[in-house]
Amino acid sequence: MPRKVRLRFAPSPTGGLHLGGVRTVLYNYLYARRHAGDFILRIEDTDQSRYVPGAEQYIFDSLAWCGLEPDEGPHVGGAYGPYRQSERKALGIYEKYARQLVDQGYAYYAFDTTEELEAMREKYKTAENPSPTYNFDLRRKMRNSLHLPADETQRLLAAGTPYTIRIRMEPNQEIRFTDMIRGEVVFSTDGVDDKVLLKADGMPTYHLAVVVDDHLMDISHAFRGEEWLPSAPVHILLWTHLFGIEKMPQWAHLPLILKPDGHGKLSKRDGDRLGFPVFAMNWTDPKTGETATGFRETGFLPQAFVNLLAMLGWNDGTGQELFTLEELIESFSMDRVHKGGAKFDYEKAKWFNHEWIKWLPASAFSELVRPYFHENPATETLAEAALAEPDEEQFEKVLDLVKERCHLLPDFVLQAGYFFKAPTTFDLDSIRPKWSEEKKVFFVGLIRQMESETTWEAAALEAQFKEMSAAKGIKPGDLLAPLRIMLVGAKFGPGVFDIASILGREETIRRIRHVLSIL
RNA sequence: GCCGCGUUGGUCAAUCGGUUAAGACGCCUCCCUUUCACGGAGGAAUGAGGGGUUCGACUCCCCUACGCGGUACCA
Repeated sequence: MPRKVRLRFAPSPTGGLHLGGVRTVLYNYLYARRHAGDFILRIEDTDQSRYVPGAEQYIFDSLAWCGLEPDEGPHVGGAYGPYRQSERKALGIYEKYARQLVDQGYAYYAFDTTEELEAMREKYKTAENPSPTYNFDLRRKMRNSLHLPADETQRLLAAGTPYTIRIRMEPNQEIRFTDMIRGEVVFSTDGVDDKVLLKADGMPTYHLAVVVDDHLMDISHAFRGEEWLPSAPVHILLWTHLFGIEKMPQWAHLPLILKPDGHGKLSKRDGDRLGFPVFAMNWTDPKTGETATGFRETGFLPQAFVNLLAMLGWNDGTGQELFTLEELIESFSMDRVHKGGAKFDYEKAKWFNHEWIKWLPASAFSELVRPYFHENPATETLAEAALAEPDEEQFEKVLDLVKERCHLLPDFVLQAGYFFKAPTTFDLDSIRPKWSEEKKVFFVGLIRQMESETTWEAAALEAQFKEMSAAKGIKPGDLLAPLRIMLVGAKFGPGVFDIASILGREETIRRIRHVLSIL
C-alpha cells in the first residue's frame, strides 16, 4: 500500500509570517492537496527565549486569511497531537530518543558552559578558520562524556551538572540524499559539527525535534527553506539511527525569496525600507510596539496573494500566470519548482491583485472594500446621505464600474468615492480657459432639461445631451470635460453619463449647480 | 576561511542538444477612448567568463567569477 501523503508546516512563533513563510506553507499545502494527503501545522516553540505571545494566533489567522487551513494542528486537533513541541517536550518524547542515541553511542553528554564554548571559539579562531566548531576534532578538548573519564561523567551527572546531548559526527563519511528540487546532494561529515540535540533546559533543538516529530506524525514529504540544506546531514543521520532511513520523508529545499534591490533574503525590514508589505497581515511586535504592515491591510485579495506567491519559484510551463487555488492544486508539481532564488517584485505583485480585482465580481470583495469608505465625514444633503450609505446592490454596481482602475483595495476610495460624497475640490483650471457665457447658458438649460427628464438612464441622458449641444452649436467634447469635473471633481473615471445615472437626478443637478456657482 | 546551493532581458521566467531564445511585469510608441482606465498593435532589453564534449550547445562536463545560504544550547 502506498504511503499516505502527509506534509507539515512547522513555524516558530517568533513573529509575523512573511512572504517566504507563506510560500513554504503554500507549496506544502498544494502538494498535500494535489495528492489527496494531509496538511499539518506544527508549532516549533522550543526556544523559550524567542517565544512571542500572539505569534501563534497570528499564524492561525494568516493561514485562514490565505485559505490554507491545516487538517491538523494545535487549534484544530488531530490524531497525532499534541502539535506544540513545548507540550510534546512535557511528555518526555524528545528526551527518550536523545537517551536512546546516547545509549547507542551516536550521541554524548556535553557539560561545557556557554562561557566555555565562547572561550573555545575564541581560542581556536584563526584567519583560515574564523568559526571553529564543536566537531570530531575539537570535542577532544572539551568536557564531554566522550573524553572525560567515565567516573567523572558519572559524578557530574549525579551532581546535577547542566548538560546538553550532542550528536556524534564521525569524520570522513559521505552523506547523500535526493532532494526533490535539487536532485542528488552530497555532504562530507567533516564539515558538520556535533550539533546539540537536547538543550540544558531539556528542550530539544530543531534538529532532534524535527526528526522525531516527522516520524511520530508520519510525515511523508518535508518542504522547507533552502537555509536548512546545510543541516540536512544531521537529520539524515538521526533518521538512520532512530527510525531507519527508508522511513525518512522526501525532502525538498525551497529557493529563497530575495530582496528586490541588492542581495540577500527578503526580510521584514525591507518592507519598511522599500515601501511594501512583507507580512501576510499587519504584525505588531508586542515588545517594541512597532507594526509591520501586511498584504491584507495594504489591500491585497487573498486569492491574489496566494497566486503571486505560487508564481515566485514555480510555473506550470504553459505561460499561464493567473491561477485559482483549485487550479494550483490541479497543476502543482515539485519538479517545476525552481532551484534559484527569486527577487520579489512589488510591481508585479500589484499586477496580480489588479487582475484579480478585474476578474472577480464586486460581490466577491465588496465587504473587504466597505471599511475603507467608513471614514467618510458627515453628509450635507438627503441625496448625499442616501449615497453615503448605499445599499449592497448600488455599492457593488459602482465597484464593478470602476474596478479596472484599482490595483489595491484602497484605490476604490479615490475611484469610487465621488459616487458617495460630492467632491470638495475641482480641477477648475481645466475648465476656465475655455469657459464662456455660452457654455454657462448651456448648463443652465441642461439643468432645466434634466429636471423634466422622464427617464434617468445613461444612454438617454447622453442622447439628450448631444441633441442639446448640437442645437446650441457647441461641440459635445467641449461640454463633456466641464460636466465630468462638475460630477467627479477631476478628469478620471468611467463615462460621465454612467456616473450621472448612478448619482441620480437630484445629486447630479446639485453638483452642476455648485460648480456653476463657483466658476 | 570552510561546506553547500545557485547564475537566461531591470524583474518573474519558457527551453529538458538543432527555436528568428516564448510569455508576463515594468518602460517606450501607436490605436481605441472628447477623461482616467480597460483593451489592441508594436518596440527597446537576455544565455556571467573561459575551456572542453558534440556535426551542432542556453541546454552535458570542468575551471573561474559572482551571488546566496550555513558554519549557535535560533529556528
